[in-house]
Amino acid sequence: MSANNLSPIGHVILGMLSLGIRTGYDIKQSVDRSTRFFLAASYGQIYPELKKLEDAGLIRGEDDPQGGRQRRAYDLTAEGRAVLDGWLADTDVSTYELRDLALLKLFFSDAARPDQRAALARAAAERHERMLAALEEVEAWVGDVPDPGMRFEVLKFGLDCHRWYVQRFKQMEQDLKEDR
Amino acid sequence: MSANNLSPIGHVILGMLSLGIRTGYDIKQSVDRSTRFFLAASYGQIYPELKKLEDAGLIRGEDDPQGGRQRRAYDLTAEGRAVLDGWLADTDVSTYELRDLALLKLFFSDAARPDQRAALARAAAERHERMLAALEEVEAWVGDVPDPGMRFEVLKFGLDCHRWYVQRFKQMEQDLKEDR
DNA sequence: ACTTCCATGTAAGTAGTTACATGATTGC
DNA sequence: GCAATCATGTAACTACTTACATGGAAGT
Repeated sequence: MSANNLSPIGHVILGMLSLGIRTGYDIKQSVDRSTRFFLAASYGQIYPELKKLEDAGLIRGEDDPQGGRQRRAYDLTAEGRAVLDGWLADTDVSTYELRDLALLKLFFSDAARPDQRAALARAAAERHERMLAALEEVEAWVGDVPDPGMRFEVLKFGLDCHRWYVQRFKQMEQDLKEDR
Repeated sequence: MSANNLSPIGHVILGMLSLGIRTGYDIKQSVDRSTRFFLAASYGQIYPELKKLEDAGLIRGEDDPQGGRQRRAYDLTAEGRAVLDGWLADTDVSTYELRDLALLKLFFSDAARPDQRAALARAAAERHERMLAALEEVEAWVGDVPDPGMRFEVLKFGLDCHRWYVQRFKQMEQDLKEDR
């Protein structure tokens, strides 16, 4: 039981259901406002995964149309809850994967002109300013939620992280402007 | 010309060739010591991409066996150099994609016991200590290279970044230990 | 002799994105 | 009436990983 061969998306779904989010559509909305900053998910992953989890008995779905509009709402089963708890109790957090075109370009930018290098660092700083703005929108939006708990802790982590990136890329920009 | 529909891996290859690295094997070695921290690449991507780039005329390959051991060495063509320069001159650095299981678990960990939450933050801090150690190895190894330029700047950025992560995850661990 | 490293490549599988199709409801 | 939103789903594609096959060279 609870052999953890579930994909990250599977765990996202279990987690979202544990927060009371019940449909594929709502899961996608929530992901786009929260986990996408550290784990994205598309409809093409979510809907097939919901079926898979139901087949595995980790979630239970029932048709729940709103008027004539079709809708399927899901709930965690006891097994699903156990799998989620087991996953959270496991401190294996080795997966940290980054794909960053700014660092890649900067890495190879000895071949570019000095002003181009500084422009890349500047563009990277602006990128994180935009991410910061997106997170600050979430922050304002979250103000209402009663006791956001760990979700809020992770949001604060994200805000601090992107603030660090902005400051560090700006520093790099200055450094690149100074020497030659 | 230089319509930039090249994959990130294509640009990694052009960049590595611009640094004087000439074979698929050496590209893989270099990637594993450098860009993998912000852009990974496997043999299954590198070798087919080398063929694609040669067909497109951006690189030129020649058989260059060492003794009886087969080997194919590549060089940038003028077009390849132009594509690389154009890519570096373009300040579009919008791609920043993160997959982080630590933040994902922490996000959903209201469902877990307080000590488990702190353990997750601790495990994340340790993860970045390991990454830091890996980067410090690279740093020692790079000491020899004459004027490592932007490669060194990006390495320093990575060191600072993971130091920040270690400190911030430790702070989170303490915060989680304190309240309740 | 054995192991590690140099070196190239591919097949099969998994993961993920994008774009589309469909249709009801709500708000202007 | 029209646009936006709610809602589900899939097909086609692209990307990526893993594991394997092959074999020479170098070091111990």
